[in-house]
Formats: sequence, structure tokens, C-alpha cells
Amino acid sequence: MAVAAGVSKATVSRFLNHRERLLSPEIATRVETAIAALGYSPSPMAQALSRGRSRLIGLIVADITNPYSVAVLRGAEKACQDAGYLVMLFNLGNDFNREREAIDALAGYQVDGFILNTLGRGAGLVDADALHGKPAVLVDSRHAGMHTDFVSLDNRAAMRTACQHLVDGGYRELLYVTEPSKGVSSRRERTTAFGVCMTAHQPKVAGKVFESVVEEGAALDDALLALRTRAIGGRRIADVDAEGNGAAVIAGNAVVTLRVAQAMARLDLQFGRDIGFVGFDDPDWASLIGPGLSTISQPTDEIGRTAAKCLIERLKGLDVAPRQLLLPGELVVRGSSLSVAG
Amino acid sequence: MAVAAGVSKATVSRFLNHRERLLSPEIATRVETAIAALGYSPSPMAQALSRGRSRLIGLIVADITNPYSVAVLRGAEKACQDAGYLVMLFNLGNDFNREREAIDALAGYQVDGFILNTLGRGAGLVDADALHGKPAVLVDSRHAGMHTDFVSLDNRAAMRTACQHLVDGGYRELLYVTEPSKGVSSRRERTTAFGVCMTAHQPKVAGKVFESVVEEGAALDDALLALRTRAIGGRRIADVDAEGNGAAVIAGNAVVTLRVAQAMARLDLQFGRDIGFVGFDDPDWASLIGPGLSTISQPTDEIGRTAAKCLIERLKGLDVAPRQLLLPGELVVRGSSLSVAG
DNA sequence: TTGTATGCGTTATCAT
DNA sequence: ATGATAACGCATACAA
Repeated sequence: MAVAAGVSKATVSRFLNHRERLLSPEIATRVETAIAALGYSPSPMAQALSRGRSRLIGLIVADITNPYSVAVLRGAEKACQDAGYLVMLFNLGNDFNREREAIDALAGYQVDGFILNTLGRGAGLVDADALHGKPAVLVDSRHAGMHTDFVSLDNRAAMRTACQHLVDGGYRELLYVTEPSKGVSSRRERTTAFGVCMTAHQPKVAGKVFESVVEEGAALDDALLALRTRAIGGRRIADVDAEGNGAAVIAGNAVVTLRVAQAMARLDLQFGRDIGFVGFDDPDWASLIGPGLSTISQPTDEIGRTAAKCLIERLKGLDVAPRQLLLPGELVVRGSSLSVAG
Repeated sequence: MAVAAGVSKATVSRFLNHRERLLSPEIATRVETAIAALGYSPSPMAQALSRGRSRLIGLIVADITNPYSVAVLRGAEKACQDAGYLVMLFNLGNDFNREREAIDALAGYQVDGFILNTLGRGAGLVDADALHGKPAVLVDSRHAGMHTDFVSLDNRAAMRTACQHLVDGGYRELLYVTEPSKGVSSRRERTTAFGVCMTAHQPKVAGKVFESVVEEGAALDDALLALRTRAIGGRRIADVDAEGNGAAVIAGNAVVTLRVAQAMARLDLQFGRDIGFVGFDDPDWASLIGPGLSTISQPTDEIGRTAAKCLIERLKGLDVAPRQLLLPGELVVRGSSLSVAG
């Protein structure tokens, strides 16, 4: 290109990067016009090859189907774009063993850093130095043996909020329904936090944990029935009016919420009236189920933005100890967790 | 690297690309072991720079928040990965004017082709040759002046199915609720298809179209009330029992479905009993609203896969006239569209 | 069959 | 202040 402007390509490069500093105004404008005439723009790939960095950020997500992940992705991608970075997406499709492969593929394209929204388990477990020396930030799940920046919902505080809200509402039998923790840190943290809350409310409140798996809808049904039976003092459901009672479910995420809602429909039970409910995550359909589902809304967009921001700070040379950014959730009260009547 | 293996780098390159064909077995294994020892893998960027193609596919999506887009993206990304391509994602965040910018950014990284899931309107309207001569495939929305491969739901057939189903169920007053078409081809197609269906069922069935916008919930409420009023013969709603009647709504997509469901809740009307319903798109919460929402389920995954497949065929040199792949939707019958009693 | 040289589009280190 | 020139990591045309 440059030759067509009457200068050397080194000069063009200088114009692009150093502009005013070391270029005579006369020749600067000459390049400028030529650059406009040719509609020229530099090749990021060649720049990357030469510089060693690419202005590319690798984003690995465990499951693009998960709306939570997408919400985070959205925030992160926007922040990256605003900072002049482009996002390369790699979706694991829940095949956790491909995490290593994903990192290598992305690293091949010289991404400057990683945002990892993965579960942190599986065969290809990624340790710190699998990252080819590039900085990374973990979202939502901590990885064993990889101490980098970490951004997530403040699970403990969120769980405390949910429990407190239900206890305040008069609920005395609580069931925490979660996917099996299987080494996923966020699930483990929420479950532990639930335990802590329950002992804190001893002996007024009783809490149980139920691990729900897709295939076993019946088991969930039974758990809900048992919960309700306990709450209404051992009487059979058929014998009880629609009297207020103190049974409530906390769902560990939106997937679980969906399962619980399906179970409730199967059992012909109603949220709020028969069983109280608060769920983690606040999908847009939450207000449409029964009397509306109360939720803990995650600041997904901010989580994504924060993750991107952290990473970009590192890319700009920031060198401090790994940070933990725990963002607060927000309780959204709807009909499913109204105070227990009398 | 190669030097450490005792050969020239040209030989290494040959090993990578031509392998058996033009390499002595003796030196082939020598390279092979060295390649394993060093844990070496070629740099895709350098390859791209040299070859002119990158094994990268640019995927531009109008709004990553849209679950439909994500579902398609998922299918496409998987197909790309399986074919050895990596996806670079660019999210417009509903800022349609950035489409041109997105294409240029992606082209800068030498993507071999584009998958465009955008609305095909806005200032930066992209014509065929904005693509830097690279092939593209359009998903869901046709772009004016860009005739490339096109993959989408068969909107006409899907609408026919929905209408036929409702008419068969005894519904006589149909209201099609859609977002304003604003030059989006899929919306326009569905609306026209609705019109065609209605004239086909003349005079037995009456159809109306309502364009819904977020801000005007009240207008939607009124439209639903009017619909119901017409269906029950002009009598005021308060005077009518829960008798079966022939009013039904068709929602143009999941967003509209959400709005309609909210309106129904506001009006204290029930799907199936008061107003029949079929909606385009089949979100996972459809079965949980009221008696379950009947839907037209799109083969999103297959749409994505097909789009990727089309593009990759082009990349392999296929040169035929632009193709139109219209994939069939599937009617999922739930409680919201049961036959009208009496 | 293999090595050498050149080019891909930049940046950076020299000279000038 | 600007122009050659080498390097970035690979592919390829050509020479051996």
C-alpha cells in the first residue's frame, strides 16, 4: 500500500501508531489522504504476528445454552469491544474435557487473555500454566490450582438473603434444591451457605438439601410432598385446606427452578399457597409462573463487565495478587414467597 | 523449532500439510518425534497470513440476548468446530448500525466467511460486496441486495400449520400479534402468511394483526379484550360465563409470547379457557404458563448446523446459485389451544 | 526427497 | 524525520 502513497511502509506504520509524535505534518497528511483514498486499514493478524499480542480475548463458556452464561457473555463482550478488543468464543457444549483443547486453540490465535466461564472440573483439568502464560479471569466457578482473578455472585450473602426472607415470611421448613455439586464451586458454596443459615436459625427452622437430577422427576416430587407433609404436621395433604403453612423451596439456579415448577404442576400444587419459593437467577418468565416466582437476581451484565475489566487491567500491565470480586444479588419478591397466613 | 529437529522449516511445513505424499518415512518420523517432544503446534495466525485463509468463521448476531439467536449460534458453532473451523463472534447488541463495522473487524482477522443472523436493516446496510469478497450465509433474515445462501424456518408453512390447527379447534377470531415488521423479512413473511391463511378461510374465520411494542402494554390489553368481545358476540365480558368461545392469539415470537402472557395475567384471563394461543418459538417455560402454551417449535439447532454446512461447502469451492433452505417447524400442542367446547 | 529463498503485512532496529 | 532491513511463523516456488 504505502508505496502508492509515496512513502515507505515504515512511515505508514509510524503514522498508525505514533502519529503526531515523530512525523512531519507534511508527510503525515500525505499518508492520511492516501490511506483514505485506498480505503486502507491495517491487518490485525499481521499486527498480532509482529507485536505478539492480538487485541483478541478468548472466552470459553461451559454451555452456551445456559442463559446465565449468555448474560455474562453479553456484558463481557460489550466491555471488550468498548476497550477495543474482539472476543473469540469457544463453547464447550458441556463437554468439559475439551477445556484444554479450547484454551490451546484460542492461544493459537494469540489471544491476549482468557475469560473462563467453565465448571473447573473434568479430565482436561486446566492448571494455571496451561494458559500459555496469558492472564485469565474466572467467572462463577473457581478452578482448583488456578489462582487468578475471580468474579462471581456473592453466593453466601445471596443465600443468606433468601433464607432470611423466607424465615421472616413465616416459613419454617426449608428445602434447598440444587444440582449435584460435583466439584462445581458455586454449587458447593451455595449448599454450604444454606447449611450455615439453617444452623443459624436453629431450632426455629428446619432445612434439608435435595440434589436434583434431570432423570429423576419422581424423586423431586416425593421430596416436595415430604416437605409439605412435614410442614403441615404430618397430616395427609388431602386432609388439609388451603391453609397457610410454612414449607418453602429454594432453587439453586434457573434450571432447577424449571424442574421444581414442573414438579409443582405435576403435583397440582401452587406456589405461594401450598409451598413458598425463592430461586436463584431471575429469568424473564419468573413473573408468569403461578403468582410470580420470587428470585435472587444476579447482576449478570455487571459480572461480565467486571470480568472483562479485570482482564484488561492485567493486559495493561497491572500486577497485583489475584482478586476476588463478589457482586451482590438482588432479592425480587413476587407472589411465591408472601408471608404465611396466620 | 524445526532446526532443533535437524531439518529445515520447509520440511516441517511439508510434514504438517502434505505428510505422506512428499516426505521420506525416515525424516517424517524424525520430525514427528521432535514435534511431540517440543509440544509444538503451528500458529494459525501465521498460517492465515501466509495462506490467505484462516479457518475462522465470523458470526454476527443482532442480539445475543435473544434465545433464538443463541440456539442457532450453538448449532452453527458446533458444526464449525466439527469441520475444524473456529467461530469469531460479534454481537451487535441491537445496534444495527454497527453491522458494517462488525464485518470489517471480522474481515480484518481474515475470517473465511460469514454467518449473518442480523436484521438486514439500519444505516450501515450491508450490500453484497461489503463482504470483502468472502462468502456468507444469511440466517432468519434476508438482506436487501445481498443474494447469498439463506437458511430459515419455513415461515409460510409454519403459519399455515398454526392457523389450521386453531381453525380445526373451532377458533373463529384470530389475532396475530407481532413486533413491528420494520423491514425485517421474517416478520414480514409471517404477517403476509397470516393474511393469506385468513383469506383462505374466508368467511368462516376473521383475522386481525396487532403490532405490539414494549411500551404500550395497555394497547395490547385492549386488543385482547376486543378480540374476546368479538368472539363472544359483542356481549360484555362480565356477562359471559367460562363458555367456550372461538378467540385465539398467535404470537410472532417468544418475546411477543411473553408480552401476551403478561397481558393475559393483567386481564386475569386464562389461556385455553378464555383465549386460545399458539406462539412461534418453543421456550422451555412454555409448558409452565397456565395450561401450557402451544407453540411452533423451530429446529434452531438444525438451522445453525445447516447454515454452517452451507458456508463450509462454499469455502470448499462449491459454486452454485444462492440456495434457500427453509426448514419445517413443529407444532407442539399444549393446553392453550384445545378445541373450543361446544 | 529435501534445503534455500521469498513473500504474507506488520513492527521495530537500525541507519541515514 | 524518514527509509532500508530484519524479524514474526508459516507456505510455497524454485533449486539441488
